[in-house]
Amino acid sequence: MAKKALKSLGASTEFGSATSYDVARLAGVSQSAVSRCFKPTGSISEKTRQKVLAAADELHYAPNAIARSLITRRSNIVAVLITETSTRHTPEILFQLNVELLRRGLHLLLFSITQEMGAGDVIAEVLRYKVDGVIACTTLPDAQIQRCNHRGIPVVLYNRVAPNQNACSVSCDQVNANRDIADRLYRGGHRHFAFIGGGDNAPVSVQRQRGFIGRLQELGVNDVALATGDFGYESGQACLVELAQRWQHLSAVVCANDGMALGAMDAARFDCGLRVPEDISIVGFDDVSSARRPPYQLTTVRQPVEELARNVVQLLVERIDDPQLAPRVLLLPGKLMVRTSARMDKA
Amino acid sequence: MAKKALKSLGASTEFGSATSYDVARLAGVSQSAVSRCFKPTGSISEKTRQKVLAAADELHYAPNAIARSLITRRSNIVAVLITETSTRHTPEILFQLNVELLRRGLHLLLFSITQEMGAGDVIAEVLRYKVDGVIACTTLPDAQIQRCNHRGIPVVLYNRVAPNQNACSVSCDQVNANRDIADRLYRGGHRHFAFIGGGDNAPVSVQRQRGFIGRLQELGVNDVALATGDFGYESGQACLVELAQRWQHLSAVVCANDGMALGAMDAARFDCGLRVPEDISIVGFDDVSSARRPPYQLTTVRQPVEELARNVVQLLVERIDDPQLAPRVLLLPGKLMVRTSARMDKA
DNA sequence: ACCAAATTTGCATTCGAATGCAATGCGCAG
DNA sequence: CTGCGCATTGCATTCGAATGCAAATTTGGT
Repeated sequence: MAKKALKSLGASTEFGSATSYDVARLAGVSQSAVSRCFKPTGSISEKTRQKVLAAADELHYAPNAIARSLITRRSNIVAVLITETSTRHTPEILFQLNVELLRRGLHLLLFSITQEMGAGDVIAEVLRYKVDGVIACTTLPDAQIQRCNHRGIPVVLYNRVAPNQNACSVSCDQVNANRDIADRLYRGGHRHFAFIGGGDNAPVSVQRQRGFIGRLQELGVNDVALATGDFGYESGQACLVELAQRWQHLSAVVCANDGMALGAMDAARFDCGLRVPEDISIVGFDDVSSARRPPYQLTTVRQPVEELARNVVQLLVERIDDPQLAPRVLLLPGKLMVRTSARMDKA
Repeated sequence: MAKKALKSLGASTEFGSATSYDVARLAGVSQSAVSRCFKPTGSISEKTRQKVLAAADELHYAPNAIARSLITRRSNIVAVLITETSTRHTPEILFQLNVELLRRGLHLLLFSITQEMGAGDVIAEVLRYKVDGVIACTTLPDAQIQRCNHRGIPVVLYNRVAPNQNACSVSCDQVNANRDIADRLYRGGHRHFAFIGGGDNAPVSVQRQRGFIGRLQELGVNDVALATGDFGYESGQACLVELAQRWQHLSAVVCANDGMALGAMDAARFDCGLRVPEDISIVGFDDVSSARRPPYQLTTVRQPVEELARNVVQLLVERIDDPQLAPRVLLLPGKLMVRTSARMDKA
């Protein structure tokens, strides 16, 4: 005890901030009183609260979040997992998630999954930081989801669905969005279709493809040309050139994302001498900013990013508060932005 | 002490992970031994290390980073401050920073400065989390920088320079990049210039403008038309229309960023019926992905994002290791991407 | 004014890991 | 076989705040 008094001598003038003990000494109360002052439900008289707050103010004191979390077992930190590509699709998702988290007093610890640091390594780090929850903006192997669940850490997936439904997920309803596109293109008179995917194990691509092709089959269109890119502009260009060479009657091309759609559009115009949409219709997904520019006017699907972020955080918080809650899967409708890159039924 | 033994009964089967005590008991050693096992310089015999690692493995133990940071006074967490716009310019900077940080065993805690949460509130939160350092991808008031310094927390600014040089900074050399552009446009025969800025208190805009206009003045060109947007595409459009109406001979327009340059380009072509670059030359800054697309082929300056991120982290780490180090200001050259949107001297 | 009930307060312990210091063990030379 | 010295090990304390419990204080009723 003597030590406590000693070590806090002049603490406020040194580097490193004041502790609750310093404030307590200055205010002439116990450390517990200080602690209770900064807890909403703490039981303190108005008089002491004033004394403590004054002292805290003088010493520029604010409770050490790290120390607090040690005993409360709540770090108020949420891990967000991204990959390089997951940022490209919707760069604003990170910002939106962070705003929603901060609103609820939560903080965002960012983890990037890369070549040199795989999902397993990242989850190991995540666990070391005792985060309250995990938001994955990328594919997360089931084993890693389980690893979190086993530690009682809820996981919410963004635009991904967990194989065995042992994690919440919030996604844009890509299947139905692309079913709708199939419908409209068909009603617009198209009969020869192609889909440019972004890699066979990319869930977003798979879903978008399933919606589009599934609906076409229901409409009696069975052979749809396929090409596979990597979500990048250049791959979109290459795929379109290839498709155009192999399929003469091609009239509508749906791409797994805008990046490839823009590439396809430029390739159609500049490399194949095709007019868009007179000779060929092109549709994308995401509604990136250049999609709406005059040179492109790309018909595409806008994801409700703000709403998605809000729901991701909402679901996560619910499960942090009650870990027993059954995982929920949320699907939010995308908004079709009808522009001029495709001949289709506008209704 | 009796309690310790009691509380760890069967800990590994419950929620919440095993502690160093659990591992110690299983391995038949003291908690200190476990701790030393996970510290590179810890002094342990090979035999004990094996026992401990085996036990740790069985219990899926990894040291609690939060608890550790309490005593080591190193959280290995770095705060990164962004605003909505700072993500728009170069969305990949966050990813790059995170990769560089993770490489050095540091973690990225993200903070967004918004309307409802100003710089002061954000820094207060940052301080509560006892971060080891701060990276600001946004303007940070001097008072807030001081607040960090006072606590011994180094600050590195990205593409911003601190007023009184009490923080490190790493920036793309925007002044010289735009001086070069002025030079080349002048040598390319242009004599009537305009600059579209992104707001008078946006440092990036100010710097880019200073470089461009400063060099023109040295070349004897004194009246440069000015317009001010907000970095957004639409504002670029509007500014160009306005400039084109007021200045007949206008032949070269330099924009504070690509977003506005693309807007200006589309406005020139689609709204004013001007050919680019025959009638008017347009130059941007940032080299966003659409800048290099066929419809635009925008001449612009690419920031060396990876290198910037690497240096930001490098400088930060240096100052974390030695807080006494004098702040350094680093300027990295941008790379002029000469495309076809501007008639200029290519040399 | 006095006592019981309700509110405030302080004490001591806790979270999980790191570390200075003292104690133990080990190897090796004589 | 003894003793010296170095490498390991364990003990006890520390980081900063939260909290159960008991003590002290205030409040209210009579």
